[in-house]
Amino acid sequence: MGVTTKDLARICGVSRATITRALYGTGSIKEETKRMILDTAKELGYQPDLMARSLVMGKSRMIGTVVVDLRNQYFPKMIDAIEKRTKESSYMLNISLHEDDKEEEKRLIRAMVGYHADGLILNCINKDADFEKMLGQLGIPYVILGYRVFKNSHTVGVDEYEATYKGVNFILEKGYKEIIFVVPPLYDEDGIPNIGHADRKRGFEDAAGKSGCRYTVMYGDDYLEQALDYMRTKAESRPAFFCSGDTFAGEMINCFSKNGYRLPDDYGLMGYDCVSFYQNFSPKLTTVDNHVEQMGYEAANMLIDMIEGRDVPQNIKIPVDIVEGQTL
Amino acid sequence: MGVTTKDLARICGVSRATITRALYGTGSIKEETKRMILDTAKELGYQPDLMARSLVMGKSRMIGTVVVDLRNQYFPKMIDAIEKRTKESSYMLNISLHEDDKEEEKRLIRAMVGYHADGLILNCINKDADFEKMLGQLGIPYVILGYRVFKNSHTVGVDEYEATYKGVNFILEKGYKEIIFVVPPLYDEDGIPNIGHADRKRGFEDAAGKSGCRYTVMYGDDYLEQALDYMRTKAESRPAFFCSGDTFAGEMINCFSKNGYRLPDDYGLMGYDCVSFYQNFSPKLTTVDNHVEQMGYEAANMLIDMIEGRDVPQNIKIPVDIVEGQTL
DNA sequence: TTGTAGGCGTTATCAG
DNA sequence: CTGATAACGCCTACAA
Repeated sequence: MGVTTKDLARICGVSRATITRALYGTGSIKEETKRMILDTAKELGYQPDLMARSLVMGKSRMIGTVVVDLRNQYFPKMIDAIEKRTKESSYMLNISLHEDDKEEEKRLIRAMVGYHADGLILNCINKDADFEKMLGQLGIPYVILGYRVFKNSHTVGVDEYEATYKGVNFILEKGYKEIIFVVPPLYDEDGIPNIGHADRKRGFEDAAGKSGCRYTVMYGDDYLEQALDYMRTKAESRPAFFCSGDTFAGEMINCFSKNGYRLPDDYGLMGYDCVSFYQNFSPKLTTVDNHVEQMGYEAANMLIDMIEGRDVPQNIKIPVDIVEGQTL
Repeated sequence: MGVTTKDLARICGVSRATITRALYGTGSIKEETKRMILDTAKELGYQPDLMARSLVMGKSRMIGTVVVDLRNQYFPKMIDAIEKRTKESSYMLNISLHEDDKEEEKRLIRAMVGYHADGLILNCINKDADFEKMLGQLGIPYVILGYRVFKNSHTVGVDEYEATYKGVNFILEKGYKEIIFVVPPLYDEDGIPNIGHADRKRGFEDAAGKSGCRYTVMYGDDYLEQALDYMRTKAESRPAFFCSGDTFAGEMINCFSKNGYRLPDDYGLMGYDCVSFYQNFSPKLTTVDNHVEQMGYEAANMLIDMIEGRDVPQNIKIPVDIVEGQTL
């Protein structure tokens, strides 16, 4: 690859050890030779081979992150924040995408270890014991994003239960007497529960049940039809729909508006995720802000602490906030 | 770091060379010892050290990409596509973000080279001759995204000129008699022109000028006020606004709707970029689809061809399309 | 079929 | 202050 210390040594007429001393100020060296070496290094455009360095140091100052994809704003926002934190400590961030493929996720994690990543930030879709064991054997620290998948892993996430609990109470305070919670399927194709949405649902049911209001939960891909049907045949008062994701909420606005239902006169709507997009659009969506940037930042922070040998809590919960828009 | 070939050699009672032969099928080896070695390798969870391998091979099967950030959907979409292509040839993609910081961009590029990236995909903000020289000295191939910054670099982009030209004609066909082109500043703070937007503007002016319609260009951060002012005092007919970016178009819809202007009865609107978001929302935005996924895919494809020593064209232009929505 | 030796570019240790 | 020498984990001759 380009110029090496060996080349420099030959050209400057000194040993490789002296070159190192000049470049990194370790040990003592004559000011004159140092200057000479630095000058020629600069002139020849010497760039250290970070791989070779990592090989001998056992550290790479590289942090790996493996997430599903960048399709909606969730991970892009989070990664921007992770990036900010890693940059502060001059780590390089290596992002890769598993595209919802479990084997690919494992491959990527192994590759990251193979490239000597000092630590990993993961959005893992594998949830079985084998995978947990694999993580444990990695030999480097890792932080899981979102919610607690494994008891013994470090996690940064939001308290989904509390979040929906809060959300329901916010809706009730606005005077609504019936609430429909809209969630995607609670189980993946392979029957493993989607912990996040399941927690949200529990929070919803507990809060709604406790209040004595009328409530129901709506699952499935045809939720738009279900929701329309609800409006036409089941609603007793002006209902509020609480969508477990801003994207669903966006689709509902669209669909309902086409069917002549006006917001917030005919129904109320609350989202979840606070995807910036819907915040710039009118009507501005009332939603649960789960502070993805903060999550990313804290995850990176936690990981760096672990890499550098500092004590960290095992779990960090990011508190959520309700962002009031014009849809309730 | 975990188990090495050295460990395996010791445990299996053979030399390191034999281990390599067993693992990668080079040279001949007794079936029995091979099986034995593979079994213990699996049992002990041997993972090759990719850095060490890269060091000796001079190739890393890693492609680096340096882009500004992941804030809007432009780069996330493109990166998803890049990722798809790199995965097809089993390269690992290393994404990093320069956050609009010129020095950081250089640092990251150097770091990628330091990590033995086999090639780079860049969204570069540095545009001076020094930077071009630096790129030339990298020793690895690279592809620039967007538009042709440097004559001698390989580029994948869209023909911005033709795109706006097409856009204008589309607007005219809809019967509009006056068109306002809305662009961000054409020069960066340091006085270097933003080539993409400049090309778009030229395309706009040429097409509009040729048609003999009434037209003007609107710059600056206060474009919303300028646009409102135009509506109130200057418009002679129902004008069409052609925004050099869907985001601007989104903001215009919002602002105009608050001021009582209805779409498309009071004005027409055309965007640029085809950010999916606006495509799911109503009114669906009529916009120029510059096919960012295709751009990403082609860029990765071109780079891989270069890495693997195949001939490639120096420039690839992705054709644009007009996506008809409900705003014209 | 297998083992030995050398090198990739770096850093660390120990002599000189 | 400086120079050998060894090591990190891997691969590729070449020799046995």
